[in-house]
Amino acid sequence: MSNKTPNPTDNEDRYRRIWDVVAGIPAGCVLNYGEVARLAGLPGRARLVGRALGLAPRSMRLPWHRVVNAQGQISFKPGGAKYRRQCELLEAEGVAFVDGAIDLEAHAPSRALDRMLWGP
DNA sequence: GGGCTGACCTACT
DNA sequence: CAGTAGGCCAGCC
Repeated sequence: MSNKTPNPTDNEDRYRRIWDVVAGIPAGCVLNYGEVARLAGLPGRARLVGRALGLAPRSMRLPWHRVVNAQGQISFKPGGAKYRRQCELLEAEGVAFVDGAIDLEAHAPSRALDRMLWGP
C-alpha cells in the first residue's frame, strides 16, 4: 500500500528529528540547513529544516540561530528584525561575521574540540 | 484540484 | 564569478 499522503504523525517525527539535531548543536557552532537535514537522516531536504525551525515552538528554546544557509549567511531578509536577532545571538556566542558571512568550516561542530584545545 | 512560494542545496554553464 | 536549472517537500491560496 502506497501512502501518497503522509500522516501528520510522520511529519511530526521528521520535525522532531530535525529539532533534535538542532538542539544538539553546541554553543558557538554553526551548521547549514543541508547538514542538519543530513544529520537528521533526511538528505536532500534542507527546505524541510527551514520549515521545521519556523514551526518550532518557542517553549522548546531551540538554538535556531545556529543554523544558516550553505553560504554561511543568514537566510533572512537583510536588515530585517529576525536577521538582526540571529546576528545578535550568534555574536553573543562568539561567532564572528566576516563580510556578513560566517566561516562554516571554522565554526563547524567537529572543530569545536580543536578550538577548545588550540583556540580559534 | 492545481499552482506558487519558501529560514535550501548541488551542479552546471 | 554570477546566473540558471533541477531536485526536494510542505503549506497556503
